[in-house]
Amino acid sequence: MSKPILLLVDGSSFLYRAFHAMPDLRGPDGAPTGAVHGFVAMMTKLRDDIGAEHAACIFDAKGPTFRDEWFPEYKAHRPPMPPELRAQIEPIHEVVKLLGWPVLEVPGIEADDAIGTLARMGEASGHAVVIATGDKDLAQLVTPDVTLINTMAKPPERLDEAGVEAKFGVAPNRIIDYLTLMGDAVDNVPGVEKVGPKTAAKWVQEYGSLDGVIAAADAIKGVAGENLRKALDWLPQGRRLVTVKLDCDLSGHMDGWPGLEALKLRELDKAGLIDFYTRNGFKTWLKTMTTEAKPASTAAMAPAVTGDLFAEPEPPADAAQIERHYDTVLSFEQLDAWLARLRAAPLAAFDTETDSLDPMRARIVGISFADRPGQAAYIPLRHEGPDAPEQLPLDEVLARLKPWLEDAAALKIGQNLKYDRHVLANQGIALAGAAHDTMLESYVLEAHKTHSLEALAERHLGRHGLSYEDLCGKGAHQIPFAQVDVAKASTYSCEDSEMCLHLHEVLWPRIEADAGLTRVYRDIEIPTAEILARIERQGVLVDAAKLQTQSHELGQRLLQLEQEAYAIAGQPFNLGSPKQIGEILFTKLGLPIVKKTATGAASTDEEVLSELALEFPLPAKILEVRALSKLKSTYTDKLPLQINPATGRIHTNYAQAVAVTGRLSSNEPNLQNIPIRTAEGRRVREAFIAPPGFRLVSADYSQIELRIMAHISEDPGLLRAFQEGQDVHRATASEVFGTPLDEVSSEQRRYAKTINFGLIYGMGAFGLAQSLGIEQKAAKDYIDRYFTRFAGVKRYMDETKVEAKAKGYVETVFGRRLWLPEINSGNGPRRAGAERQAINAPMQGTAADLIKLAMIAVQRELDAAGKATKMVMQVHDELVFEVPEAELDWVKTEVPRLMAGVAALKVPLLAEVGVGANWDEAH
DNA sequence: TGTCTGGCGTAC
DNA sequence: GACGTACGCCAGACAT
Repeated sequence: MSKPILLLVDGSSFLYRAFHAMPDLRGPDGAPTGAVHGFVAMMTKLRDDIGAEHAACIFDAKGPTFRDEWFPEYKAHRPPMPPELRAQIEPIHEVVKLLGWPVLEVPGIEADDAIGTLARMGEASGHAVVIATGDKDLAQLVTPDVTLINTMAKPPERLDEAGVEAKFGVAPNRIIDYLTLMGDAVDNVPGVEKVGPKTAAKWVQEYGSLDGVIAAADAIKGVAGENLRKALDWLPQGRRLVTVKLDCDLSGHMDGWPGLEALKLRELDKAGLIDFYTRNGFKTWLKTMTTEAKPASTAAMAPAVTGDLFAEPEPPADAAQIERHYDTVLSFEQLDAWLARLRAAPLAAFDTETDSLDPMRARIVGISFADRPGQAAYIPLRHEGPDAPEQLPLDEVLARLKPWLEDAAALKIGQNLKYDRHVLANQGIALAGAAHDTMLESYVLEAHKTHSLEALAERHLGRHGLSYEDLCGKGAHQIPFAQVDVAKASTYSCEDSEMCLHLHEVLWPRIEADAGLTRVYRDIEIPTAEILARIERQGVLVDAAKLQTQSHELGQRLLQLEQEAYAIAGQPFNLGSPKQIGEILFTKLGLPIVKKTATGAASTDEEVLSELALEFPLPAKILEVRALSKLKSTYTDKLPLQINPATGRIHTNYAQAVAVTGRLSSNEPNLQNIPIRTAEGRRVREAFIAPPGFRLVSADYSQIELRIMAHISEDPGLLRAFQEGQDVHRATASEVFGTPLDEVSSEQRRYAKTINFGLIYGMGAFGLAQSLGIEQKAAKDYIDRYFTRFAGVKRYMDETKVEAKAKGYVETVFGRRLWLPEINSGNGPRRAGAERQAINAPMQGTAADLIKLAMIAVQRELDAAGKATKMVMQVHDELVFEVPEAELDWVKTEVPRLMAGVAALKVPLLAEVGVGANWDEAH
């Protein structure tokens, strides 16, 4: 004998879901109807599927509830309901009633609490209660007689007690505990920081209940444990907030309360529905009604969409009060007036807006200019959409701007002008007169901080401009800049241009005040930016077919290796998952744990697996798979996809203001970590080629950082080794091991080489022992002997640390500053880290300065001599060129000469050059 | 579904 | 805790 069913629909939870799930449908009068359609479909289906006698659709009412009294922050961060949804609430209530459903909306009572109350009443009166909701919170209401269904889930799911346990990992009567630990970001109810569904369920299972977890708080390890202890005072209040109330007073809102008579599911109001469907343009639903439709009424039912979506935001309150005037240029008169202002300005800022982050493909959407802080103009060029104004013709505008943009005497500034240089080059404009760049100014002043315009404006001007995200959104919701409202785009772009000038007024004097910084900025960074743009634009030719062949081969071998690994393990597992590897190796096979990761998990890194491989077969397989799948996924699979179809080349992006030491970095793709160490990996380099009639030439500095160490430390032994052109590792070994130069063994040389590299990085005895696979005591012995023999190096390291602590920064030979905020930290390990940075940064940074100077010198010479040779890559101490065969001799002699000549250090600089059909051969 | 973090590995 | 500077892949967890 089955029980009568009480069906409770959580209308509020379905409002947003229906709104987002449905397309933006519109009624005859343009009013939004998507969510209404969603509701009609859902309520009809529920009615058909469930066969309920009693039912209700429950909505949240406006106004505060008891939870707001307990916790004023409750739901505080909820964004206001979108106007398109707000407009549909009224029609939804109306149509739900027409569909025969009792609708309940009680001021001061949340839908959840009304549902909880009704569910208990239903149970008490012998009903089977079905709650239709998309909200996991209501899982706490599930009992043998109360189930949940979520019709919006795909597939629709039905949760009884077992289902709740299966889905959440805890029984319904522990859902409250589980929710309390997690918190609810949407309702702004805090939980335990960093604890999500997994951890919450795990804890509740382990300790039985929230109270159990609280009691065990001191014993829980890790960051999660710490966060739990921080949250202890809060949790009881959190529990109250997430607990659904079961005894609300609904009298006055339900006839016959506390009985359920008022919730009898009624017949459809056919006449009412026909009228409703007609008015709102629900043609398909209209057909489902058996009677004929009456003539449509034209009355607009839903309130019109309000205009706030398109309203101009309040201008931000700027700490720095400057007068702002922004123009949007839509006529040639305006354009010419602005051009005159730009011509008259001693320094003008500009900023391009585009439709892509990829500089090679970006098409210009608009451009702004500023001739003084606060004063700017935006020229929309490619804005789209019904509301976009008539814009000046792009070609004509750019033709008028071109003479100014290409005028080297017309000085310009921007934020990361390398990007704008590309955008203009895409339009056939060769930017000249790029005198300043705020990103580089900031980088030279404070390399360790962030250099976005937004951050700079905030930090130095106290100004908070519109952000790109404000305009375009982010992630999946992002819209192209071309679709941004022109007025907003204008404000944003003008702001960027004039804030850039404004920033320059603050930053430039700080650079100018220091001769070293001025030199680094003016003589290194600014010229480097232009050269980088040229390298990026040139691109490097890559043989996609060759990489694809390699990918295929790697794939075949990986398949084989995977099977072998599964066979040894006795089961398949994910070889890409360190976690699963750990489970197999250490739990299933019982291999010893060699070391742990930062988070306490058993490490499976190369070092660990190599050690285990001495005794067991599986680790060796895993290592092989790791090596090959790295090559495949990162290089042979990916690089072909990065080839620009228009040029057939790869155009990386060199980041000039990322590495704190002054190095460049390369991304999308990173061409600075192409394998070279192993024969397998080196094959990737064979795919970097030169076109017919050209060769690749690689020129790299020999031992540049050790030479710099010799220069800075003035250690006599090291100086002499380089001055006499000795093999520096051999010379080091000779000193450390007390062996004559020509009797140094290859193993001694290898040790010395490791010591030399270690020194550059500030390595200690522990690290050296690890690297060489020797006892820490022996390693310490070597280091001591090194410092005895090369006392100047020891002195340099000690003095550098002292200087860093006193000044807070260290410097390169050319005066680049590297700030070390943690050099005097009370935190031991952090301070030690900063000390190693202090030792390494002058060497790494000076090397970076030198190669940038080399790039400038070489490019200048190539241009002056009218050569067709192109610089195509920079890899920290190496420059790669694409060279016509006719210029090979010139390049082979001139490039190393120029590289060696950029600075006169106390040791000679040496650059070695190689030539080949591909990058591998060129080494 | 998207975003972030940890683990790992490549380069100099 | 122990070797500096980067970028990027994948898996897994968290957030939406």
